[in-house]
Amino acid sequence: MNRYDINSLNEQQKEALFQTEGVVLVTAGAGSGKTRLLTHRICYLLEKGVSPFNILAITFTNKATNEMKERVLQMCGKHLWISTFHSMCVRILREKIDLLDGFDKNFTIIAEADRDRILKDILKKYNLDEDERPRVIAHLENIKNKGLDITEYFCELKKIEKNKMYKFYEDICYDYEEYLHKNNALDFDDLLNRTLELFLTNKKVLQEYAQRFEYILVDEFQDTNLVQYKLIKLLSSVHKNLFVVGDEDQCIYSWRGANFQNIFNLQKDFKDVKTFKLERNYRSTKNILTLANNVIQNNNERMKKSLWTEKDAGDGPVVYNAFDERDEALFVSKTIEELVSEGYSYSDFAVLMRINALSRNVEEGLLAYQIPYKIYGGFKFYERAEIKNVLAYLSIFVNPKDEISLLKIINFPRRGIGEIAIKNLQEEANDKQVLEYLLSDKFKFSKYFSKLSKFVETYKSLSAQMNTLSVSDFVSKVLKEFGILNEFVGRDEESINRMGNIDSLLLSVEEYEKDAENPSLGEYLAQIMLKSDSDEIQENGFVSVATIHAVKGLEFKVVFILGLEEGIFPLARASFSVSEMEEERRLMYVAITRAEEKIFLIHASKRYMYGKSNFQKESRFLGELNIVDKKKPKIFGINTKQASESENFESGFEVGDKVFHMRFGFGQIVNISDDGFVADIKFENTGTKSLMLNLANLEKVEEDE
DNA sequence: AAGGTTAATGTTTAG
DNA sequence: CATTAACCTT
Repeated sequence: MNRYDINSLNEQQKEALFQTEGVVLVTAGAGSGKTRLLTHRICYLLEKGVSPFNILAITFTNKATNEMKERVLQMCGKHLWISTFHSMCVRILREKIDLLDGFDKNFTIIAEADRDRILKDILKKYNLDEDERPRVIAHLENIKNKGLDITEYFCELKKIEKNKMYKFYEDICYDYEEYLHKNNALDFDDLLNRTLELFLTNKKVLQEYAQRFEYILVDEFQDTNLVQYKLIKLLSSVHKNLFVVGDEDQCIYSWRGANFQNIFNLQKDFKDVKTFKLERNYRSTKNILTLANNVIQNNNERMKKSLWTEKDAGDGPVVYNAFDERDEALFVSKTIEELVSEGYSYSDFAVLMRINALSRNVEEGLLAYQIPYKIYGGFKFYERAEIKNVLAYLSIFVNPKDEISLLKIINFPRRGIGEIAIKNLQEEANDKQVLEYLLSDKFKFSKYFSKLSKFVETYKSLSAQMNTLSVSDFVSKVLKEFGILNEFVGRDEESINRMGNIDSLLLSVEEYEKDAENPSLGEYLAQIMLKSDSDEIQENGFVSVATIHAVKGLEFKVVFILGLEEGIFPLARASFSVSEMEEERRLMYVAITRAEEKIFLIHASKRYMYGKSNFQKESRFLGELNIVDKKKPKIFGINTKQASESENFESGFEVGDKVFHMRFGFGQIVNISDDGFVADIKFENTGTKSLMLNLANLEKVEEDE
């Protein structure tokens, strides 16, 4: 499957592959084998004698990076520079950021939560209301996504509209930048922007990289923002061998600055761009592709293209009108169970939704049916409280200027340093960073000395050992000597959970150490900040429950799309904007094209959300799919004919009956609902479950004593 | 400074 | 409903 074999490519793919020189744009529909093309092209270049050192491949997610690395290694046994934009920039900055005034290579990468906290403090300084923050963030993101100058940006805005807040926003943006600078810290956007700045201000550095990368390949080009586009342009300025693959129909990150117009800009900025179109789909059945084509043709902002396949028609889509969210979950669970009994594996399933909030209901259903699942999207590893604290401890060793981290842990474990103490310490430190002050002789005369002397001593002693110990040994020592571990010890479930998180942190350090060429704590911290829980999506033996954003680039045999209701998918706010509605539609297109064999489209008539039960209108997208041959679901949730007629059900079971269930094993009925449908059954090994007697496959067990 | 109680508030989210 | 920030009490 992953062997290098150019003949396994189709004609269009081959043409694109052989066009190694110059700027090449491949518009590749979903499932048209673009990863295959990319990996083959890399191997082809290597075979032609290009050194792996001179190739750069950029992907959108860590998962795609890992996969491509693995495939290239498998196919041609070579390691090369394959990474996401962000990790590429980290790598460049860790080598060269010294050239930017005030920064050094031990910079801290700060998360969004940190940014929010910093902005909160700044807003307070200006006596501005908390709810100004989203507006400031919007401006800040706008500036950073486009790589603009703060002053110029607001200048332009003021020309269009008079708003006296702009002056404040401008000052706040500058304060924020200054704060990060003082802390030797970069946020995610800065990683890209500072690299761009580096290239623009240091021609020699740019030259070094542009000279090196003879061939550059970029995947998911439609989701690049302007800064990323500029970076690519600069990096390919010497050799001008740029190969980009994209599909404007799959641009689903424009709310974050992604601009699929970059596809068209490319044709303007480089003359003589060779373009190729891949429309043959290798992933899905005809029926599924028809749905995808039908829905996306409602968008105007796109180039016309239409996917086709030589695969069979396959199963038609199943539309299920669930009674409510519980019914939806039940339908999903039962369908999965049925299909598993037919031979599907759990990892063949994706349960997709527009918003994370829907995952909880499905979770309950899957849990009840004992279907192994993993939820992706939402939470990041470093966002867990314990992890955050430990990482903050580590960070102040790597980057002593990192006051954001210091303040996070200065009172953890408790040292009697509260808000006021912190303020005083900052004052005492004068214009120094607090940690620098704590380490100075002057601090001995502070009234906080007694409270913090042990902390300072431990810091000094560990700091001296940092370079002699391995990264993992150092981390263990930090955990122990600052008394962090003691904080997490306990017998309750929460403590056990926390310890588990700490364990997985240690494990990730060890894993990093094993793979890294030159392991260092600084590099470890940088890469952990770029990790997300979606990196390991589609794990063997588990159903993937995820947002559509999280499954970009993946494929599943069976796909469920939940919550196909107006207000959820498409989101309510999209109704006011044509471009946002088109993005929702692209999202729908992405969701459908994940499916290889079967697709289930579900909308509930009633949905409980945010503490309220609402009647839901079915999504406009369902209509746009133009389903001719409506297939009735074979399986129902609770919304069966019997159930909706609300007659009583005669199951033949009674309270006290011993029963056997295929999955849950032996159990005893402890209660049956008045209408006879639902039985609470206490299973020997798996606890009490509520099952529908008309549907659950229960056997009566006779007692033989 | 810590812990408990009340009130507010619900776009998506990679790196 | 469930989470989280803000507030209040000790």
